[in-house]
Amino acid sequence: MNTPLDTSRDRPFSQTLRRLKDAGLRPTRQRLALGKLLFDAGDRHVTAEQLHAEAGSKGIKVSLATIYNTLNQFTESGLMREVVVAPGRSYYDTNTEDHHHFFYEDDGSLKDIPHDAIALSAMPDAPEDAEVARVDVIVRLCRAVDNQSQ
Amino acid sequence: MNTPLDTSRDRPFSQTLRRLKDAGLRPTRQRLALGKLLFDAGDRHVTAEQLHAEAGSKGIKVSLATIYNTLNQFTESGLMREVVVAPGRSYYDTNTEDHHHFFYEDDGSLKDIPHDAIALSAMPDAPEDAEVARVDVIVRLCRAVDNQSQ
DNA sequence: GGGTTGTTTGGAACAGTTCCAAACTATTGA
DNA sequence: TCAATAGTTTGGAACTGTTCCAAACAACCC
Repeated sequence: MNTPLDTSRDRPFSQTLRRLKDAGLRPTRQRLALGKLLFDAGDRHVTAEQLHAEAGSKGIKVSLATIYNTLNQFTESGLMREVVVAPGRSYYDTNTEDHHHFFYEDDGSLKDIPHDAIALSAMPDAPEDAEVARVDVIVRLCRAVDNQSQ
Repeated sequence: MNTPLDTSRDRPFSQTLRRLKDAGLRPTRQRLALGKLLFDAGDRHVTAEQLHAEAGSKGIKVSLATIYNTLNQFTESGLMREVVVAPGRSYYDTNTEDHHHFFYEDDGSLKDIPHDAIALSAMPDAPEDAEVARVDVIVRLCRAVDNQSQ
């Protein structure tokens, strides 16, 4: 009952399906399920372990190795981005636009900084024979202990 | 033959000795040697493995565990700073001033960005109940492939 | 359907870091 | 100067996060 071009009432997986196809990745059960978790809920920041736990808790059976494979493939094909904020674990971000991050040191969570809320006024020249691949700004936050002092 | 207050011709270790004392760390053979490597050569960025190799190649016998202990203690007492740029390894920086970094993705090396070469014009408000602990800017560089195109 | 190729999987392997208990060393005070 | 004490170092085991591997499996194409 859908016209062929109707995208307004996609079946559950078609958004992810499209992304996978465009990226040249086979739409397997695992990739579809993980893609749905990742892309259907707005901007997300996950570690491999977190995603694995989340999938498990929703009854999706995926091995940890596949989680790593998938996150890396998604990143390589530009569907996600890696964010380096803490030693010892990698975060993956579903927002691939040019943007920066708040990092809560207390609980290890990440939050996008609205694009227009930050700007670099002076940019250093890249040294000779090198070019800027990307600029990352990380604003590290800690829980305010006391709002009254000062 | 030195006057007690003469600091102009320090013995080899006295600069590091002073730092250790001020930080409340016992000036052991290992800490003095590592401190000398780290602080006598201007601003440095090292990983534990690198420092271990460097010490080894200079005939300083220190275990890797001690390298880690020392870098962590130096960092806790404000003598150094940790810089997070790549997943899987920690860099330690002898420059504790407020500054940012170039990171060469090709060879994993770090370089300070001159303090006045970069500036954040707009700073996002920290969310309620959190405060900014630090802002890190990392300019990721890759080797320019070709200077002629464009 | 059947062959081909790409994917998933559990477990082993790895890298970087921390932990541990025993040996050692700087410091302190008598 | 020496002994007692408290802090430090050490090798190796343990741990964490990630990658590798070969076998089983699933998607794709004709």
